[in-house]
Amino acid sequence: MKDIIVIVGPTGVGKTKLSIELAKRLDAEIINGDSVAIYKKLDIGSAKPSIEERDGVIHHLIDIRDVREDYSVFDYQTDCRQVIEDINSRDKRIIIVGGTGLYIKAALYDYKFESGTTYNDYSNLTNEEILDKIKSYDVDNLPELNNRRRLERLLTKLENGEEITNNKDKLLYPIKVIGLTTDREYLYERINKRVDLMINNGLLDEINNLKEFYKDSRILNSGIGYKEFRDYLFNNVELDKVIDKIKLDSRRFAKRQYTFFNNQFDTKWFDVDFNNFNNTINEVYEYIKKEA
RNA sequence: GGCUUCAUAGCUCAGUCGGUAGAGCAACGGACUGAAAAUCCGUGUGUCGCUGGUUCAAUUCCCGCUGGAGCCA
Repeated sequence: MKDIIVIVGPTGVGKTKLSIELAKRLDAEIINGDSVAIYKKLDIGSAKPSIEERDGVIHHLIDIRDVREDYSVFDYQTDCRQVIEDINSRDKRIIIVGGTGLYIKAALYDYKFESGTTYNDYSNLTNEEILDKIKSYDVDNLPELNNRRRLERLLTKLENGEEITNNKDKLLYPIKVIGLTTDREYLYERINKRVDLMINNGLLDEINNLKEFYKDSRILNSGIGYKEFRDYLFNNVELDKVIDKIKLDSRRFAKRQYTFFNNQFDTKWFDVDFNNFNNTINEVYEYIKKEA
């Protein structure tokens, strides 16, 4: 099996564009590695590539869920591995692109999940009490005391007898991780402009069409570019404030993505040439061919 | 022109009865195995506007200057 090309990087560096151009040169199919593009109707805010932009390249794991449905790492792991097998059986190359580090990592490394998510009710316990219970199980890598979400998750697994594994370094497929990057300040500028562009391209219409789903959609209340509109739709907050918040959240997200891709993957970084994107494509293409 | 007032971190500001300074936000670094565009942890980054004076010691008190705000002419 040839190396799976994994394209990562912060939001707004040009991952999508690169992936499509590379796919054409390598006769590859693309697997989306973005937790928001999974959902239908979340088009503009997720910067999902349009049909035209996809330019005939086959894309997998886009538009596979309704906004009222939940999706998780486990679902992605299952779906992604299945698609990998499928594409592989047809002898085509595989490119995974996206900014959701954990999804990509869980699919390609030997992360273990048992099927079916369970949520034990710990609402009557304080964080300290949960942490104490966890400690009685002798696990290393304890969550932070204030990280309620992870505390509950871990204790649930322990109490339900699920296996706690640490296979973060065990790869299941041959991969080559390409990271796109640029000067931090410039990236932030691009992100800000991109948010303005989304507004110009009709993000508001997209949001208004989704308004009725906010009350029972997890993704609309957690995805950047969507969650910020709650205040606009239901609390009369001005649009300008919402836009600024989206920019801020996006910038902070980009920073976290750097942390993840720098430390969780063996990433080969490429500085993007925005004046002549072809240079970047060529550079990455040569790198892939050289090591093939 | 006269009087009053302000000037401290990237921003908004607090503070030091004289011993070279914090808070929030931003920023930066990190963690990451079922919400991950989520959740959480850590870090103060500074000619205290400029100049001179008093003092063992001035960001703090005093003179002057510059810039902003307000009031009176």
